[in-house]
Amino acid sequence: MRRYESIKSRGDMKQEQRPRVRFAPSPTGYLHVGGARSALFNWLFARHYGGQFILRIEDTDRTRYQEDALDDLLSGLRWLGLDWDEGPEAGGPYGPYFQSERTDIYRRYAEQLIAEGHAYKCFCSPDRLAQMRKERQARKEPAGYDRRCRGLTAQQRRDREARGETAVVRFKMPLEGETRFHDQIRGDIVVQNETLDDFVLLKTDRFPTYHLANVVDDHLMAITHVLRADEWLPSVPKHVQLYAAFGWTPPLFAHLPIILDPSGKGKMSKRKKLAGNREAYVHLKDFRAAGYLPEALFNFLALIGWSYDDHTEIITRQQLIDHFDLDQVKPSAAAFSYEKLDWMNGQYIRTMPVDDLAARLLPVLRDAGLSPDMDTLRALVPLIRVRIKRLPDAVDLVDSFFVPEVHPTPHDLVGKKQTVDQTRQLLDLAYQTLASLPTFAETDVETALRAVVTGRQLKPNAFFGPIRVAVTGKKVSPPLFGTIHILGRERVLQRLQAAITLLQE
RNA sequence: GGCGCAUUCGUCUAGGGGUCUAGGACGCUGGCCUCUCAAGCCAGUAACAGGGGUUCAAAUCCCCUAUGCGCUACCA
Repeated sequence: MRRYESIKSRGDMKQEQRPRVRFAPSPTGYLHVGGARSALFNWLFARHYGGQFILRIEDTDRTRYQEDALDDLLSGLRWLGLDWDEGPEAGGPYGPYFQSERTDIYRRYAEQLIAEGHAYKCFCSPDRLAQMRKERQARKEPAGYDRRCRGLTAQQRRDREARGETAVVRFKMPLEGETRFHDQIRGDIVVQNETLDDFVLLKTDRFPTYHLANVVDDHLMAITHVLRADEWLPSVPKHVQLYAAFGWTPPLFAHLPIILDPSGKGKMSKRKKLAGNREAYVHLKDFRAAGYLPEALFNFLALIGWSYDDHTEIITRQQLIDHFDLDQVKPSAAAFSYEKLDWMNGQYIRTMPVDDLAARLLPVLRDAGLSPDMDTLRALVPLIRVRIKRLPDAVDLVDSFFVPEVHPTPHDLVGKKQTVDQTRQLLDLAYQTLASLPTFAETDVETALRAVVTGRQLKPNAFFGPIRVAVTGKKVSPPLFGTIHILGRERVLQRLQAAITLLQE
């Protein structure tokens, strides 16, 4: 795999120039996990080199603007722990950080380009453009604007303006030659200018397009590195030409591999279903709601498209900051593996401090309609932590601790090779044994019940199975002795008795 | 169609010309452990897209082909 000169090797940036990078989402929808990954890489890069991570809101599309998108974005970044040094709610010396508040700036620069002969007004209607596109397609010509308005005389232009025709401002792309640039991840890229078209800079609503706004802002905000998803790569030549027209030095570019759907075919989409009819999460908030831990998702996302070495999977945030750099970013797109995320989430759940896990479980259990008390929950955590991959998995494991009674079925109660009578006798035995115990400490419970098993030469599960069902109402539960201890004498005996009664009927 | 990017186990990846009979992880399969389910441990499965070069030597460098993905808006 290629390895371009790492930024570090070009001199100690920590001394010379702190990078300024930005995440520049558009509030047209909820924060996508791919967007979150872009933000994450930018953040890691900034933190690694001690630079600034800037959040800029590219709200120049008024038709697709979504009211609650900004909140979702901000809370999503915060949930992941990606704090921004400049941007909404943080302020900063290069504001405003909402492009909708910077429209005069873009207009001014567009005027400048027109004045200097780098841009022109175009009066072509959307209808005509659509028509033109269709014809070009039919003739198998390259797509793109046919430049009809590029040759308008000053007089023609004045006439049409006088008639009140609306116009966009288009960039006057060089017709010949080539545009070359260096991508930090992909190396040198060259494209022929004849394949580039006269893209729109300013729309008829006087708002800038992405191309204009992003170039102007990156320059004005002193952005040093543009780290963004792969899908932007084809527009870099346009931006490079724009920088040239302005006489500005472009930032360094690094295009990150995009995240593909688990099948590896296409971007991640909400519409696709996973194996087992599981829902395919694509928005950050969906992962959050599904019970993934931010630190696990953070770890997982960092490792898609980037790796530290040949064996590290679980890696802390600080280690990531210490080691992250562009030279280990892979150029190829990567499929998103929900299975591996589940595994990783489980790893974090298992190693998290008990109190932390209990605290995170509390709201999840409440959402499920349970009213757990913290003491019981804390006692339960060690029993259930290795059994859950996502927070809501805990609900089924602990609900029997927080309800007054359980309702086992005779079918579950009676083991495969047992009769109803036998089962009832075993439960009775369990009742007698436990009722006579002086304490209900876990070890005492275990010692006593195991003694029964050995004494009667039973198979452990033949005895413990029915007890489990009687006491929790389920065939699958946390470890029995701990369960009995936490449930307490009163409830355990009650439930055993209830099961015995049930089997008598 | 045009333009661009990419291509190592099913998936995420290690790999910077010889140490590669290609390493790790997820998944899957089997075993151990075991009060259920898990977890853990052990073992197994499985890849350099194809073809040409360059070189004493290529997964690593170059070219072609194929395939995939992305872009092709007055969206970002």
